[in-house]
Amino acid sequence: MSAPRVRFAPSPTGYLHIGGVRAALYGWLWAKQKGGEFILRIEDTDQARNTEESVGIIFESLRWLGMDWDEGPEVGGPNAPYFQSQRLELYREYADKLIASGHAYRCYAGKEELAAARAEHKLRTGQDHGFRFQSPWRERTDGDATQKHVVRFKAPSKGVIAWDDLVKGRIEVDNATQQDFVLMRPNGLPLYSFGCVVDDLTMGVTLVTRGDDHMINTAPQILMYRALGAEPPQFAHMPMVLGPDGKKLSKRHAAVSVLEYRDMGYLPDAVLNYLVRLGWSHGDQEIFTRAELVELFNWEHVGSGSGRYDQKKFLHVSAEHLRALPHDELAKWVVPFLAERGIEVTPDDATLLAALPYLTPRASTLIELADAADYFLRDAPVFEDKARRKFLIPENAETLRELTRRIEGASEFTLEALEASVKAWLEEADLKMKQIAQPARVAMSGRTRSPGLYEVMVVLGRERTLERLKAGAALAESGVDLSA
RNA sequence: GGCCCCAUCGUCUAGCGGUUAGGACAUCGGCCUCUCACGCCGGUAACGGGGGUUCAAGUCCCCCUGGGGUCACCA
Repeated sequence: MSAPRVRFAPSPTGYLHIGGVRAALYGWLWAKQKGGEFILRIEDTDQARNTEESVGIIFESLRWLGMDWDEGPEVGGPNAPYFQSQRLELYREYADKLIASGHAYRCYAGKEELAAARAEHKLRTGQDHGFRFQSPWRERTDGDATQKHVVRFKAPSKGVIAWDDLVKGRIEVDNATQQDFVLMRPNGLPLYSFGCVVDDLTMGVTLVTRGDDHMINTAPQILMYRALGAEPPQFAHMPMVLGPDGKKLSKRHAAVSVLEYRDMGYLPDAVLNYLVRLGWSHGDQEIFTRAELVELFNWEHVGSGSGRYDQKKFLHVSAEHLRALPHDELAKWVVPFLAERGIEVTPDDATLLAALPYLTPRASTLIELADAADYFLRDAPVFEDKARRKFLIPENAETLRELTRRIEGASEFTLEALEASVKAWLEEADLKMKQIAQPARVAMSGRTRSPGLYEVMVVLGRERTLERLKAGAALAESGVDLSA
């Protein structure tokens, strides 16, 4: 098999859905692995729903995910243009071909006529669904092509259409279930299914990957390919991602837009990992780098059942990727999230870099990471009210002062030296670590939860550690009741 | 309702005729411990039901049940 040409054809209707991306992702991985091409095409033939802004969102989403396209908008390619709205001439041409060859016909039945037929169907059957329009124009050729009309495909009613789906196996659909679907609207815009076929055909697409909610479109499309005298591409219909309740994943279940995940502090590689692993497996391996995904992906291990979105697992995958990332790189990712909380630092900030090793085991997202880094990077910690009231109290003032003296007296400012110094004091004074840890922690971080005491000290450095301990002691002594 | 797809722990899954049915997340114990995490050790937990085929079925076939999708001049 020659190198695959895979396309992703989202429609610009708002945001890029994580489920749609997943289907595209498998195609992207496949193209990468096989040295093929990944083609981006914008399906903007629904004037009522498309917005220009959405097109930008698609680009931004894919770029953030690192899913680069070999052909498509902005990068160009031999099959330009890549917006359906700019390929109208082509659809017209192919529709005419089908009419000329007797595979399609002009139908002058208006919407009113259709609605009437539909109403009649409901009256007769008592059902809304299952309506199939029998156009009176099917066998007529006496219509006036200058008059308003749609182009309908003359669907066969006998026979079976079948294909070997890369994930579902052999699928057969009885032609008796087909109807004369519309190819072209009166305004000259094609319908999705037709535009899709014309584009895939003219662009030389060899593999179509999509959610299995599109499976219903495949048989009609194969019919169109055949009518056009062409061989259909391969199809891969992936099971969709469902919400935790088993329904189609939607906004009420979870964030569904790619950019939301960016904003929530996920790493793109983590998103890729989670999405791919949800429905595909490689033995017991759970965590994959991007390169591994490209190398290992195969269709055989794409599961055929739909998967449910699991936020907890996603967070776990995110955490794993956070921890696996070299700290200098990780720093680049956190900086924008720090800026969001008013902390302006550069990725080479020494304090940030020093803190990261102690922070990553405690964070699952970049937002959590930024939060955990907060007090290291401010001039003074922002005290949690409860923490301050519980631990920075008069009876802890002396403890903090003595701790300050011991830290000042440490031979070096290293984890070992600091620990030795504090241990010696505890022994002398017959104190337990428990008794001093929380007051010290709150004094230095403003919080009751942080990395180890000595770790915090080392990251802060001698000056700032002493400064904070002294300030904490003073605060404790003043015994100010903040709740008053 | 018609058509299409699907079915192993709560969730994602491994399994491709012979397994004490494995892993991960979650969950529950315990260890570690200056807090919170991380880490480590251990536990609970699954083949939807019924028929076949076979010496042998989670694995193959059929039916049922259940779930999902889709039935547009949307994509």
